[in-house]
Amino acid sequence: MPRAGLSTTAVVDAALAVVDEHGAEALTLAAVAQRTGVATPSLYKHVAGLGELRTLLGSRVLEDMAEYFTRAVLGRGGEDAVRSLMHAYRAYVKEHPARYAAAPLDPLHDPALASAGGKLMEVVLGALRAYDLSPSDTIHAARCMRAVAHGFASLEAGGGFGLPEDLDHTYDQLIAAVLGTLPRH
Amino acid sequence: MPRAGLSTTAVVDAALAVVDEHGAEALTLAAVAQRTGVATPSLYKHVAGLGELRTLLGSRVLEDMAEYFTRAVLGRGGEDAVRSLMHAYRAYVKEHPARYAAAPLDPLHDPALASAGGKLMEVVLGALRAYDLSPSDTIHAARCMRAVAHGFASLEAGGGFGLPEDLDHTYDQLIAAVLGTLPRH
DNA sequence: ACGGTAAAGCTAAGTACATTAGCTTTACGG
DNA sequence: CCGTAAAGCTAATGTACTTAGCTTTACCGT
Repeated sequence: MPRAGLSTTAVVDAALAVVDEHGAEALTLAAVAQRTGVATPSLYKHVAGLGELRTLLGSRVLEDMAEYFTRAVLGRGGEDAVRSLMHAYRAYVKEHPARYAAAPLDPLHDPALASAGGKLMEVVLGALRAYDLSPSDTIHAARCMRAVAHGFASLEAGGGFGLPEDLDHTYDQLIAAVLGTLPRH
Repeated sequence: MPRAGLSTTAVVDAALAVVDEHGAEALTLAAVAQRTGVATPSLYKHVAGLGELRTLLGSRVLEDMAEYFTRAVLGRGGEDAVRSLMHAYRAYVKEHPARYAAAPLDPLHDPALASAGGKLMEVVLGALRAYDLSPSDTIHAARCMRAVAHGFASLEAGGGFGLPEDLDHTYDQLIAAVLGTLPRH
């Protein structure tokens, strides 16, 4: 019996693929084992259990989001950066809805997720840098952006907008509302 | 062996209690059966399975929300109604976080949930009535309110705001942003 | 080249849950 | 007071997570 050559990273890779293809609820050790060509208990050599796998996957997704958002904001500042970040957030969720659903909402509370969560927060704070807000005002502004982006994107991904009105228009209106709370620029 | 006198309603009642006490993930037929003093398979006499129980519970929560929001908006109009509704949304989620997590995001897509979902939407539309918006603008405004309220409240309930800045202040800022997109009043 | 060893894999077994099948008993209506 | 439909039960099956303990591979040092 030849060896599969698995690793923790490879297991998380497989988990990500399972989630992308079949949804966040479909993440089971059995599915990951099948995809990696290994018996279920063998996964325990690389991962402590389903709980840890979820955490690792969450961390992976947060890193992926941070990278994606960084690309969107790079070379932009002020209103341009805020707009671009808001659009990137929505686009990410639309491209990878299941993956997003696997991302934790409270990364800062778990040491295993704090690093990835911190990167994400830095991107948001960076997008607000040009406004020269006080530290506290920056936090409030970042929260507003996240609440709006998360709220809209998760509703959109969850099929929460049943009516046929144009969703781009609604989101533009929301972005304008957020920009309205920021100083002129 | 005396009879338990169960009914579909009583089963949903028990499910709601289980969720309130132990979280949305803890909703299992086994837990509901124990709480109602019945063997697990007996629940199938009142409910088609775990899936249907989830739907019924979701419907129940939506009705509860609609009633709660109606109380908050009653006798108010315009900005006052919008503010009150936004605060009620947040308060509901804070009071019953697990229950809210059990509510579906897309009630209009499921015939079994459309009635409860419709009531909820009517409350929101009613809060906007005084603005005399076009039907389409009303939809966009209602979506903005929901996205903001849902985004903020689910992040708050999920522990998503790690920093110590005042959350009431952030939410006031968000409400002001939403009100800013509506005509003067 | 080769032997020892740690890691990577396996099977077997235990727990929990959802679900189906089929039986028993209750409670109620005629 | 009996017949029957509904409400409950036990038993059994399938899936998933997890632990225990065994086997084998692959590599490292000599």
